[in-house]
Amino acid sequence: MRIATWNINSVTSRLEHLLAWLERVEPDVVCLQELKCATDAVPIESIAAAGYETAAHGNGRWNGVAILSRVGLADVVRDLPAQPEFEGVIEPRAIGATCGGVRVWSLYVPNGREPSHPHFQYKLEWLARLRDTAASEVAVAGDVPLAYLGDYNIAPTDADVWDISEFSESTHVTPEERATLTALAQVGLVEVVPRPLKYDIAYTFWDYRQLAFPKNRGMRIDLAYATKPFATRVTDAWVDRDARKGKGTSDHAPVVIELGP
DNA sequence: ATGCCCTATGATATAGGA
Repeated sequence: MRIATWNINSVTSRLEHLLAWLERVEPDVVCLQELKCATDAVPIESIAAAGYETAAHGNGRWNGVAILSRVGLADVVRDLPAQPEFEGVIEPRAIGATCGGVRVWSLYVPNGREPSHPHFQYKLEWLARLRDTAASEVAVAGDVPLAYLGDYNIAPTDADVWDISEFSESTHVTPEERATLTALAQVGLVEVVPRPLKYDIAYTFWDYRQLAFPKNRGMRIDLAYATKPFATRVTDAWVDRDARKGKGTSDHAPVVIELGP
């Protein structure tokens, strides 16, 4: 089974890219983030014509997550239990479903903006509630493979950004953020790390500005944390860097994980 | 070649992204 996660940066604006990518890569399950449209506006008919069911959770201009599957889509849950609000709103940043016997979550972790911004505390709180969710789900998952995939907006190590010296005042690399990943691992999850490219880290994001992609000024911030029953089935994991090339692409590339039987 | 920001919105600017 082939499972992917991709911050698509507007599912409506990216529809043709998405459909072509589904045909080329043939994933069984796709976790999408940053739909940037309301649930009703997600182009589920076009996605269905490509062979995929869709469970979406969006609310318009920002955020929005979905799970696409061609191997069944059951027990859909929207939002984390006790998911924190930002400015009075529980934002659409999490959706879970069971697809082909595997439980997956598609997550869009808050950005944080600046370390001193209230959004940063929101990010840490959100990740703490993710940890709580994972702790209770791992405890009852048994042999069912379970994974939390998505845009974590955290680079796990200094090597996961193109130049750590550029991040001295930035989010995504702070000890507080990285501690939330450690906490997530401590409930019984391991990170499924995509294999490196021949010449570099498998980054998953490159800014649109300042030739970041051609210069490979990237960040590895789209991550997958998995239980042992999931991780032991992983036969390969890679970043589909080709999806970032050319005009009109998302600024993120998909992470693709191959599960054996 | 991988190429000089992008998206959605009460839009002719603005917020957010990371």
